[in-house]
Amino acid sequence: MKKKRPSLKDIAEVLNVSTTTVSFVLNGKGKEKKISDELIAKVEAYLKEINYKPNLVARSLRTGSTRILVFMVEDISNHFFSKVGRLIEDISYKNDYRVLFCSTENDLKRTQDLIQVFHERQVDGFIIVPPPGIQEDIENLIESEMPVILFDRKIPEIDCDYVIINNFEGAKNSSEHLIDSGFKNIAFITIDLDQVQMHDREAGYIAAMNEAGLTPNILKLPYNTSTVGSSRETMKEFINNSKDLDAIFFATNYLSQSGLKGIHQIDTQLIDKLGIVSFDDSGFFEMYSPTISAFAQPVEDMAENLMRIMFQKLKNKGNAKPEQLVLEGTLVKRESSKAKVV
Amino acid sequence: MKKKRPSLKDIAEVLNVSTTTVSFVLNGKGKEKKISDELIAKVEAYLKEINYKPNLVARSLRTGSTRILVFMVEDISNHFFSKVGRLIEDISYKNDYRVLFCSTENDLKRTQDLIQVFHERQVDGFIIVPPPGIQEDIENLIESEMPVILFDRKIPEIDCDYVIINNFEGAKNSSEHLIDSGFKNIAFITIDLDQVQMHDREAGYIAAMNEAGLTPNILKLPYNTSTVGSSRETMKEFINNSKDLDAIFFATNYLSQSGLKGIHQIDTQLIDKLGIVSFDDSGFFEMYSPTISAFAQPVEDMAENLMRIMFQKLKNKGNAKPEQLVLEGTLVKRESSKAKVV
DNA sequence: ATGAAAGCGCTAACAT
DNA sequence: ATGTTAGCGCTTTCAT
Repeated sequence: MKKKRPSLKDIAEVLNVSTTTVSFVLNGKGKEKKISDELIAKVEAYLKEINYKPNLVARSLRTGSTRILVFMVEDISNHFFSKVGRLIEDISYKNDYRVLFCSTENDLKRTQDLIQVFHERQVDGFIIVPPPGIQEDIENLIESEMPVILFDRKIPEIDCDYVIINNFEGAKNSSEHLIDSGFKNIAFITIDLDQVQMHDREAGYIAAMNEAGLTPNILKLPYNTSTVGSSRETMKEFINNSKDLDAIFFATNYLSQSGLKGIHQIDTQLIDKLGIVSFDDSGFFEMYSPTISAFAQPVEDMAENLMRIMFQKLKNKGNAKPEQLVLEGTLVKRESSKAKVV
Repeated sequence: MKKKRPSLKDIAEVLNVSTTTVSFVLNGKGKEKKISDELIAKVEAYLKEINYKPNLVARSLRTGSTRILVFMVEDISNHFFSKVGRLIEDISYKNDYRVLFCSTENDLKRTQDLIQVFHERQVDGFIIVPPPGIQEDIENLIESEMPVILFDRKIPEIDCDYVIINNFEGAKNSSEHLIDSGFKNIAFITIDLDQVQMHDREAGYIAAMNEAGLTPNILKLPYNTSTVGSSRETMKEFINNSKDLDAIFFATNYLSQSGLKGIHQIDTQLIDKLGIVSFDDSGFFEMYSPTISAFAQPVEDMAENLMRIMFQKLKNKGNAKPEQLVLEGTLVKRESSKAKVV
């Protein structure tokens, strides 16, 4: 009744060969180890016959490698992260690595927990979008020789590998695009989060406004996942109170989505009077009416670089000095930022 | 330089105790195994001091259990699946299980591969939304005593545990709601997929239409993730050619999303003339303008039942006859299905 | 060309 | 109350 899964030893016994032989054949090292063709054939036939599945836990214990990578982002259902994730998965797959996805929700406790879980389970590397406060845990990870690459945002205090984009330029370009479309009272709606990428986006917006001789108008929402509704109310108030407001630049795609909902709630027609650009693209933006312009990050480029660095670290066993990449994104112009006909 | 992670043995040596003692303390069995309080304290202090992290790969090899569950759905970024996933994760966490999420994309090859990967890695159980053709692999899994629960859809040929909803009733209710709102020419847009849940939704729609003396009007799109664009063109043609069409009932939330985009492309105002209901809710629907009505599945209920059954199977080591649950959903009425003022 | 055997880090039955 | 030790299933060095 209890059909325990056959082990290498069981197979060796049945075939009257040693476990060594079976192991070599299993790992395709038969030729290399000069095992006779007929024996190889015999073993392979049997492995296939019983549909043998090696116990990878045992293999990992022995080899010290799980061939598992972890991709830990703020929210894997976010268009940007899932897109990069998918690309990373493909590249990993071709190199015989699997990748595990998880969402930190930008929550420190949760992230620490995830890092711990995967570290204990001996994964081979981490790609992490670091939430605030995670610095020490990241340092510990690196300390213990674990390959770690930061993504989307860096931690200035740590000198480690990262792949990010030029947030300042992206925000500046986006703002300038709205200005070029003739908008004058452009607001910037962002999150009150002490992280570099947010500061840079804000700075980019302010720079563009100043250069154009326009007055910045900024709303900083408290960062708190649990009160999405209340922050939308704040947005609505802000929009209502901003005199002559004619355009909004949102600092993230989820802010835009919440904002669009708020705009719709204020007045069904309001969206047609406002210029909108969002930082970070989203599948939603193409579908919305009007379609929403967005500053898109170079996902393929990011994924490729991330994996190039990762494989390098996996080989070099953690010497080599950190690679720190700052890539450029592209502004995708859609209906929402077109000049309004007066 | 190379700071190998300390093992239980290393710790035992440093403290001049046996590995057993350390192991017992580590696993909180100190009291139970009558280890003196002072020794327990001493060991615990040291474990904390060096920030010891046990090698869970070794533990799993020894115990035969990884305390990992896999939640394998069509697309984890889909609102419905991610919501259930999150609930499952919470419940698992409280019971000291971790859950790994992955997307099958309803692709047979990919799913087989994922099953194999996780099976080899000795996960403790699977919750699977089965893609077409996966029957045999599921049977093998169950055969090998792996706890498996089907979710969202069943495979009629296999007598195993599953948790699904009453698709027929859900589709019938949704259709009736449109009929009650005064719509007469209600189309049903679905996927041409030979799976029970799709057949049931179609049947529910047809039943409602027939009972109301209305004529069904069905569009079946080919199932093929790679040609989303072309299927939208088909939808647009269908909508244009359906004389006097005044409402659409979409069979899935992603069809709705694509459909809404198509409707927007045909004519910006068209959406205001059509009644819309979608099967499966989505965060998008609350945000769209107008907000979209949807037949929502009882996510909490599903998650709780899924985990109740899973834990039971984990304990019983696979005897017990299969539990087969069919739950009811709820129609969430929003703007899109309101009677149109003429 | 093939096999014996050590050992990865942990748990737990058994011994003392 | 604490220690000794046998494995879990696999890889790989060394021996033959």
